[in-house]
Amino acid sequence: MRRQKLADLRAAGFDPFRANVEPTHFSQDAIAQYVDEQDNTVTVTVAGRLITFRVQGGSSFVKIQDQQGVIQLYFRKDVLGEERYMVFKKQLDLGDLIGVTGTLFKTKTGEITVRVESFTLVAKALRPLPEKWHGLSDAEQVYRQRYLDLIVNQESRKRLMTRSRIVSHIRRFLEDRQFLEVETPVLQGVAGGAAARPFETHHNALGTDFVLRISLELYLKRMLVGGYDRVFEIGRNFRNEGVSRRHNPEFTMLEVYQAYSDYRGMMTLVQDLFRSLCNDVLGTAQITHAASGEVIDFAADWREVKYKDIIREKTGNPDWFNLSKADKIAGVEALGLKVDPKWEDYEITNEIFGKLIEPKLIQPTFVTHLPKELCPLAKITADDPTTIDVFELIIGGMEIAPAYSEQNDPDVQRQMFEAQAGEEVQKIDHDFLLALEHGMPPAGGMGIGIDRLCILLTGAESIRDVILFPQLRNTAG
RNA sequence: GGGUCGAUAGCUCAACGGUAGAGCAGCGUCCUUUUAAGUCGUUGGUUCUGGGUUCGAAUCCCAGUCGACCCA
Repeated sequence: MRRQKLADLRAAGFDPFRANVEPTHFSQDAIAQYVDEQDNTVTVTVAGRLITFRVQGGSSFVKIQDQQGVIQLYFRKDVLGEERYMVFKKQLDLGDLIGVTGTLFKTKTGEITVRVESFTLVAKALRPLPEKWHGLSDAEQVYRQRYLDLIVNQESRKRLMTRSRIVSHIRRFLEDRQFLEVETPVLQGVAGGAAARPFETHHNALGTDFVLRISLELYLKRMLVGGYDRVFEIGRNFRNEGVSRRHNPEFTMLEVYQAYSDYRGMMTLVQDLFRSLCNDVLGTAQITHAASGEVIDFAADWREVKYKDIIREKTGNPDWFNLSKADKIAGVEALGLKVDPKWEDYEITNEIFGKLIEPKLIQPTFVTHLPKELCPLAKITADDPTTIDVFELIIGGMEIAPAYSEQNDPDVQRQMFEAQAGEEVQKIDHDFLLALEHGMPPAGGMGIGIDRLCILLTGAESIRDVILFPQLRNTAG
């Protein structure tokens, strides 16, 4: 039927796919032009997708949707003339893209509406829209055909637009503080800066294998060596691991490095960032955590606690870190967890943190001074050689932002890498160590998982709800 | 990788092992201020795929595909 209408239009000498309009306003901007009590004095041209169609004899109300939202249009036979009115009634379908010019007026129910004087079809929808009332709820179709989800599901539209605003706001926030945005390689010889399995690929002309980056860290630190004292990058990382509500194989990280600062400086920075996001993007500092229903209050003071203290608190044992491995295993099992006896001491303890503590930290919490084994890139704490000068910011039971006082001693860095790599010395980034030998300023660094940040700030339940096109299995054909 | 659940009209969903249905969308009719507009009529199906059981399968069994959730 829709193809027939298209054929009829073409037979009448009009091809919608060759037509265009010049909108003067987006929908909401147009509505704002209306002058109270002065119907039909302001002329606007708006364009968008037809999403409701209510014909009643010689007059009709329809609604179109654009980037800003929805605006109502009023078509009348006596305004348009018999012939054009019939084209409107018979040739247009829900889903078509049209442009109209007309004057603004207020209906008797108070809705500001365009009284259409002329209209143009600029693209014919050959397939019908999903149902208007229930929307599109099939998860697979929502992800694979996100454009349909965006057309019919207002929450998805709003949520994903909020993501754009969050990212844009972060850029402005950092630029205001003299941070420089840089772009570093996605294709790398060694996947450094984190512990994760990379995707592998091959460059034909160079005849060499590459991995896709799993972290931005080591290249941004090279920028510190190069004299860029405040840098950041917002970029895609790739990890060849599980897919879940919290994990997508490609995800967006922000990493920030500030010379002559440290992890405490990052603490201030991240709190300021959240405060300004709440203020300027969300308009509120209280957000309901989807999974627990608890209200997260970003305006309240953020808790700060040392890793060892929170473990001692959970285990009820002030002497936990002096226990033998066997006693630690017994202690962990007493808490209802299973551990592999082959694990290192710190892994056994960290199981308590990961399973019993982190998921319960809903309000913003800085956990500081983590065991040094958990990260080889940070400075050792001056008065405790078993921990590092770092924090892990936990909100909503998720790791949102780790930050370090960055290790800038090339010899200590080399030892840490070697200890971590074990047999796999080929995985050490020697070029990075060479850079450190030229002198990297002391610095604070921080990473924020943008996807998780968006989950948190939009109250979403899954990472797939804040990524436009989340990864799914390929379908045959 | 393991477990649980799911896939039926364009969309949202029904249907005891016994004629595949509704609402919206579509098509036709009436209607010049509607708000999920209303009215009367009407079209529409590889029931995810492939096997099996049965007189008879959307329904039961097996295998596969895709997805969701939980676990690793």
